[in-house]
Amino acid sequence: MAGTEPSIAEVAALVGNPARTNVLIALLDGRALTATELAYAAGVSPQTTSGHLAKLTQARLLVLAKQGRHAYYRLASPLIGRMLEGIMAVAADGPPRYRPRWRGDEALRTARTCYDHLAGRLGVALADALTTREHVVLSDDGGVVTPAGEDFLRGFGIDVHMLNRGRRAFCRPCLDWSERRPHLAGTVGSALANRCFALGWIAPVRDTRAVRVAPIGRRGFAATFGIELDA
Amino acid sequence: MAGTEPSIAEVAALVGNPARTNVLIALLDGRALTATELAYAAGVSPQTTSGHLAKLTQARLLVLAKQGRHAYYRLASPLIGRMLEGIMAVAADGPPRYRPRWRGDEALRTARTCYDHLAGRLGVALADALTTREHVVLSDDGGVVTPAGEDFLRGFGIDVHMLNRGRRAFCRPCLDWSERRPHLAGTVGSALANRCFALGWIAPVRDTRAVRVAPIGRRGFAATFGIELDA
DNA sequence: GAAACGCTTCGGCCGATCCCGAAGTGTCGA
DNA sequence: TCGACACTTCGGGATCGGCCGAAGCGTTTC
Repeated sequence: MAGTEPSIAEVAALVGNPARTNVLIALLDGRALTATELAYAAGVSPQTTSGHLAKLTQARLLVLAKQGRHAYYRLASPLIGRMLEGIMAVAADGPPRYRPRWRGDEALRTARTCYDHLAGRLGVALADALTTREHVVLSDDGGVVTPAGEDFLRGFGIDVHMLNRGRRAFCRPCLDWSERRPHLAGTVGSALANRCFALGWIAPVRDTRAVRVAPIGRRGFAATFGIELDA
Repeated sequence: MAGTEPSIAEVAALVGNPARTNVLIALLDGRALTATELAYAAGVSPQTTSGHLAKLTQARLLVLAKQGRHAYYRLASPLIGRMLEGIMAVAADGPPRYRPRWRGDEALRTARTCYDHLAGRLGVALADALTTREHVVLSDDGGVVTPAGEDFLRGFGIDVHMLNRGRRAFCRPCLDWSERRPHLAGTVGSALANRCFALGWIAPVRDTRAVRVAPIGRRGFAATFGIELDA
């Protein structure tokens, strides 16, 4: 009744729902996840999750970033994480420290698919390699493949002239939520990912968006793109 | 669904009720309060508060210490306080730091009534003064007034022989929840408090259990008991 | 012993909210 | 333009939890 006090209960009540708790825990490492991914993490239907996400966003616990038809949610501030850790410490009572990351989180950060192209450290490294060699030039919301880039990609097994030039973006940057830097999307990004899969350099990991880099892939990325992935 | 996770939501849900939040905030400074006091702080009826306190105790957020017909509740561990501060930081969002203590809390710590005797720093100091001079001797659950003590108290205006020697405890220690040390209770403690009120040394503060020490009282406590209260 | 007091338990009312099925909006790709 | 997809909004059903009046239990005081 003294101004700030009611909101304390409101915030706690927001956390005090299993589905919302699962959502917050899933976001605890700072990554941004889509509504559908969070619905799976929450263990309830997408509609129900949508309502929860709306409440959490309105209460400034989460922030929403729309990207195409996806809605990426992430924790609004490190304070949220601290609060959750405080609650977990009381709940666990014994182990004050909770798992700071997901199972498989490191794998996701290393390399994963983002829709149909590559993301994570690998995706960002690929974009970096291509841009520093001026094979592609990326702007804020688009990009082009340079003539040298066309040659390079042809040598890699991708004919950019064969790529569908329809309504879908040809080459554009896509903000990587774990690396906070752009990786390569569009048909070029998609073709690049497909080629890497075809070459056996990478393989999908069951039930996740993570991809595993095979030994041959490790050597290939190093030789072709100058990318060194740590073990 | 993974063992410890549900309890996180449970703990948060426990905090996520205005009445319970008020209870926890009232206990935030580590003091122990009675069920009735907490009912007032919570803003709901004593029955409802009793239910809340039972839940909080069962969840190990509070611990209960029964003393006579009173039930003293306090936070089970410093972790609870940390958790609350974390939630408050998120709720306030702007000012990350919350008032760490109650309004009037310092006054309560300085001097207050405990049922009908004195508690707080003043109450503990009085008990200390009387015991170090061996005017009273306190054991774990009882106490006696020495002959020297009878003389001293008579000089102060209290005739211990006139005190009701009925079923009520004559002289006993009472654990002080803010100082964590015993102060003087029983008919002797009550008579001592009444005499201080009668002398005008202390005066009740409206709507609280706090008592204000008058300037004359400050001098009196110093001269009679050797107690120096800081301003 | 009786009355007062503090606290708790019981019973029932009520509102909140959690959830999903169905439908609507906007984007993407062919 | 059309279908697929991601997400949200709408509607209603069922459950849960908060709240208080009344009553019960134990302690304290007279």
